[in-house]
Amino acid sequence: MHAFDVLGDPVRRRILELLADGEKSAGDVAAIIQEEFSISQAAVSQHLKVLRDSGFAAVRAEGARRIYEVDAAPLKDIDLWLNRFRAFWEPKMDALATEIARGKKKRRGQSGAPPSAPKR
Amino acid sequence: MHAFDVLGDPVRRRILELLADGEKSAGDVAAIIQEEFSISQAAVSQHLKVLRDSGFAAVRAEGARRIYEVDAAPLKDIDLWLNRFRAFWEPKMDALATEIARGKKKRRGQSGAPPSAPKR
DNA sequence: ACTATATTTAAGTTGTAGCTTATATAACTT
DNA sequence: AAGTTATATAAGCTACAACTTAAATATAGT
Repeated sequence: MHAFDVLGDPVRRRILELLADGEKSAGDVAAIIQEEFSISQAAVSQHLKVLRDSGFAAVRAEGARRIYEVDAAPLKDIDLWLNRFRAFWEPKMDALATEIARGKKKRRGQSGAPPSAPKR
Repeated sequence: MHAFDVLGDPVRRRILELLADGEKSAGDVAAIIQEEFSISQAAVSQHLKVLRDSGFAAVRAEGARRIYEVDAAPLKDIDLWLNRFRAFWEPKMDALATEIARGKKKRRGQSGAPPSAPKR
């Protein structure tokens, strides 16, 4: 299932929002989602499975509980895909600001100067 | 149809990518998409309708042709939604860099100094 | 060991997104 | 005005995502 399909579902988006505020057990998530969307606990579990399988969420066992947390990798991919459209709504950002913004720098050099000396 | 649902379809994502390189007529889009996905002209037209209705694309008539172009508003919304997750993969960006990055500044002042004088 | 709690998985149903073919609409060409 | 080109819409089909209820699995408490 493609990342965008995963986010196409409002329940899954909401679950991710909940997890963004901190890891939660499947039961805690289910309680909130059932309250908000009036769906069964099994349905929530199925959504959690989709999030697991698509890489949006990671789980660990803690006794009988399953603790879920956000895994941002696919979200980052989406952000990357959006890059080609950024110019449409962030028209005048210069290259350096973009670099800082996108956090692409490896920061190998010691100053802000480019790796090879500029040609004057 | 929610923005993420719209982007859930690979054909529609591809159409947006094509339009990102510059406006195109429905026919030009259809030609490329039919080639790449082996679907009918009608199917492409239906996808274009979805993109129109959901605000991802704008159209204008030019004789018998319909010229499509990207409308970034919903893409921007998605970018905004992603904000709450950015910390997960852009951990160490400071506040100023974030501001610059996100292009939120109105730039009313004349210098880089904050609107009210700092308290020493 | 037994019962309760936490969670997932299985099986079945249903609404709808995305397709197809056929047709409608509108603008150009001759 | 008749034919061609460009595009959209209508109607119908089909696969599948999202749900349900029921059952399975696993840990914890008594």
